[in-house]
Amino acid sequence: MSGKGAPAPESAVTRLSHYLRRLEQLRAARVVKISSRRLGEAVGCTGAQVRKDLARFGQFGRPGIGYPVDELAAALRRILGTHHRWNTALVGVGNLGSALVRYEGFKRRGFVISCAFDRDPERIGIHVGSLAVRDVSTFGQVVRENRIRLGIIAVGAGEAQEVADMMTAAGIEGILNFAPVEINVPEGVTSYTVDLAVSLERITYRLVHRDEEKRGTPSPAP
Amino acid sequence: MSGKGAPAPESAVTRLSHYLRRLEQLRAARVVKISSRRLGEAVGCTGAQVRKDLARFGQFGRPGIGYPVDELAAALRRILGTHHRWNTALVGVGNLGSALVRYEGFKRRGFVISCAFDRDPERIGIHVGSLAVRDVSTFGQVVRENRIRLGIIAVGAGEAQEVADMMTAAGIEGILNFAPVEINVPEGVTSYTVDLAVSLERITYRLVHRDEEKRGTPSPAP
DNA sequence: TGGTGTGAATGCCTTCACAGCG
DNA sequence: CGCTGTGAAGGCATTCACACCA
Repeated sequence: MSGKGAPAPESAVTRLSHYLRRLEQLRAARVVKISSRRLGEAVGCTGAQVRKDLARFGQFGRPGIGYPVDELAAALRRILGTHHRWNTALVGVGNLGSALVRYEGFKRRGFVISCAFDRDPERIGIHVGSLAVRDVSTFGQVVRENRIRLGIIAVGAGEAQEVADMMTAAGIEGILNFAPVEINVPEGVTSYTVDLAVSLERITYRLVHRDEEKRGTPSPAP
Repeated sequence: MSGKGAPAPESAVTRLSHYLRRLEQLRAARVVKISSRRLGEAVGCTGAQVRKDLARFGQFGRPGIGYPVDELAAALRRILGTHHRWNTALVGVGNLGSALVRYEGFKRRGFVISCAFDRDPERIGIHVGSLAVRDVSTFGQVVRENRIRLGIIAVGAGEAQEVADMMTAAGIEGILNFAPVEINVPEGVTSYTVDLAVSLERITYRLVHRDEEKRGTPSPAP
């Protein structure tokens, strides 16, 4: 894999995912090679950026030719760790949780939610897709038996830290958190929080400040 | 609002959201003031970062005292544009779409999904929560009548661009896209893509590379 | 000519450090 | 003494520009 000492910045890792997504589209369209510039255009960055990002991990391109779509996709899957399947445990089978269980986009990228948990007795035992909801008290046992390394938190803000603690105690190494609070995890565990409302606020911020620029005044409530 | 010419970087805007979220928790706990250092700790950055971010928009703190929780929260809501309610139109009432319609986290932050659309005749007319799903062909009309400025895309990758085009044609100014493709929008429209699989890949990247550091070798498939 | 890989340069964000106020 | 606001310094990511290859 020929990595270069320096760790990749978070933004670069995100771009690698985008490159891979684009490469998979190209592969489906039977495209066999692509230049850094066109790959960059498709994901919204420059060609130089693409080359720098990839060069960090090895030599994948050929001067005068470009990058081989298939090989580069395979390399990116190895780099991102998605060249094999990841079994994942989800806690919190409410609206969002059950939608995530049924979400097809995870499977296509190699992520399989292989067990789902809740603490509400009314939910335990019901099926979401083909998956039976289990009692959260069995979490540690199930995770260890199946050697699951990834967890998804889809409970409310109030219970998120508690669930995170339970996950790390059970040996989970990576946590994707959909609760709108920052969670604390021990050294060695990776967590990432997706706050859907924050995503919308990033947009409204731009709208409001675009308006201000145009009109030279803060926007009143409509 | 006393902005300073320079536009806030995306990362700073995201932190503003996090500050606000934390301030609302503090307010619920009847805390009336907070120092930049402790606010930073709660969201994972330094005190200096907090002060720099806030100073960009005005003077909110008092030397020797800290920041007034209530006032700062109100100021951040104005800055982010969430001091008033935002009506939002969602397209694609599948798993994810219907979960988003029912998601409580949006309402709490002032985002109300006030109409939902689909093109599948089997879905049109059904209720999701208290909202009736409408025919997507009525999108433009509904959006204009209700002066809706925000749109959420919850369709598949293949239809996302088409939906985005329809939204901008209808006058939508900001788009939150859950389809795993980058969408192109005209100048003046703000879009932001949330790809759930990418979030997981950020985590697996760290896991794989943490393993490599420890063992000095790439990880084989298990 | 078209394209990669890469040192150098640029620009931006973050951190530092401190004056000044409560 | 504690804490903010801020210029200056530092570090890091992106862009530039070019040697080199097909």
